[in-house]
Amino acid sequence: MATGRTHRPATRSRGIPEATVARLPLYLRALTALSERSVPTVSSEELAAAAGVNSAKLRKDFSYLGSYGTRGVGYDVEYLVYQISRELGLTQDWPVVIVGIGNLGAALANYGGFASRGFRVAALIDADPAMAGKPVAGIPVQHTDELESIITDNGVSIGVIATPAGAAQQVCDRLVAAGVTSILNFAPTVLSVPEGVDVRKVDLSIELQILAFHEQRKAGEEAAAGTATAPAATARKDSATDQGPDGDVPAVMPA
Amino acid sequence: MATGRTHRPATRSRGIPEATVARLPLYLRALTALSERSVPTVSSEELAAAAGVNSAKLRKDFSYLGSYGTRGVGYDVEYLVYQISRELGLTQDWPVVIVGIGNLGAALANYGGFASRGFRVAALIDADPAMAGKPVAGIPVQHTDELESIITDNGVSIGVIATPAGAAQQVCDRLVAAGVTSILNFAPTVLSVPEGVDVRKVDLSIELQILAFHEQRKAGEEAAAGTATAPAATARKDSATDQGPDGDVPAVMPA
DNA sequence: CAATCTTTGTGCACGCGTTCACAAAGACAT
DNA sequence: ATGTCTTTGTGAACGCGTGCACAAAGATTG
Repeated sequence: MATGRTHRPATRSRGIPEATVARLPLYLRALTALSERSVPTVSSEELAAAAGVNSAKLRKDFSYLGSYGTRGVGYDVEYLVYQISRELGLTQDWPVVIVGIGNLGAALANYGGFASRGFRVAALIDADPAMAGKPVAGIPVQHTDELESIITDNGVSIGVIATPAGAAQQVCDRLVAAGVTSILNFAPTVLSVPEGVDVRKVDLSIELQILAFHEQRKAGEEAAAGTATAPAATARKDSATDQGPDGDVPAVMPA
Repeated sequence: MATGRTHRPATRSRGIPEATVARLPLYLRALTALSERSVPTVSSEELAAAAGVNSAKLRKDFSYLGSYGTRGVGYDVEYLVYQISRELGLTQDWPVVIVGIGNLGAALANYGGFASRGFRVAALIDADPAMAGKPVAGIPVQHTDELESIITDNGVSIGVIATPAGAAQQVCDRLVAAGVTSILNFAPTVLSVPEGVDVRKVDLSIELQILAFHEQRKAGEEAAAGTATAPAATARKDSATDQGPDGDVPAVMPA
């Protein structure tokens, strides 16, 4: 994936492994879809397939949260939605600021996924004075000068950086100094932050490079093997059970 | 991080661990910066600091590529840039198509990081007939009907999906059927693909939820500990050596 | 109430990734 | 040429995450 997960040395927060935390949003999404279809209960097998993971892994993940299932039946969808939401802290309101309203920043401001789960775009901030006052996604852009007061006045603890690489560290420092303790970084730079501040990064270029590596390897194997093994590649992988997150993970990883 | 890395069961491709592959782009970026400043050589310690990783990890990563360093001196910057680029397959041209030219798709099309490293936006594709012909980032948008011929004619093997979640699987199937074997997915859905196709996903919402989890935990600890431990949080973590990728994958992780 | 069947929760083993710590290698000075 | 100093490359130990396989728990049926 394109996102990288980045945080400290994986201090197992309250007994819940980092890898499990990274999968909870995946389960939550699948459960929400079931909930909208008014499905009352779901087995670990079904839910695992919907989330694209192994069923044993899913059960172990849920075991860290508690015993929320019923043997012989499965999990109560609504109850599980609530428990995971609570565990992830989505039952409360999280005001978020986006800094750097270029193409990407504007896209993020318009992204519906933000508002859907307790996240509220409290403000859009840009260094360009010409942008000030112009509404993006219905929210007027404010100048960087206001950054500190915006953070303080709205009690913002999560900041999104979508500036050019050169400005990212400076913006990061100001966000942290103003009280932000979690940062989602889209700028292609390594951010240096004080102890206690979480940084996760999303780097599109890195994701593409990783794909290119595998693509190159595939091309090399193909050439080496000739046409002999080509037909074997037609076998369909219908089981989506071996797809990773990394959150993969992914395109997002710990900074 | 916001990206997740998702691919098959980590079949150690040609002896290079998946975790190492995910870090190579990070090293490459740091090395490129050094190269532009005409720095001739760099030690594992310095480069590790620039890339935000542990120096032992960096040396082990490089050892998988070969012995490119000189003991007592360090690594030759230019040589290492070339070796990593070659390993990642960036010495060749990778035509890429972006499907779904909404806010995010347009932002991706304008993203400079794509063109910088061997990636070339071969086409922009959207299902909206009204978009057809309109230029985005200097490239005219083409209708979905043309998808198959575009893939074939340009020899595209990497596709980027930036459509709404509902259309993602269908688009994915068509891309794969047309010959695409690597997909970067920005739609919040689990994609099902045949064996041999790599999928990496970038999910902004998931990254935010992971941050919220840690944020909530921090708030809980703070409340529990009272003001006693508050001053300790002012200790600066200048060493960026313990920042993870994966990252965190990254926000990007294996699908 | 007993038997059967389904599905959870988890003990255990395995493998990957990280980190330490040091020997080997080479540069450099004398 | 010898010795010293720096830095790489890696062997080995450790810890986390994954997946298997099964016992325990509860539903359901007769």
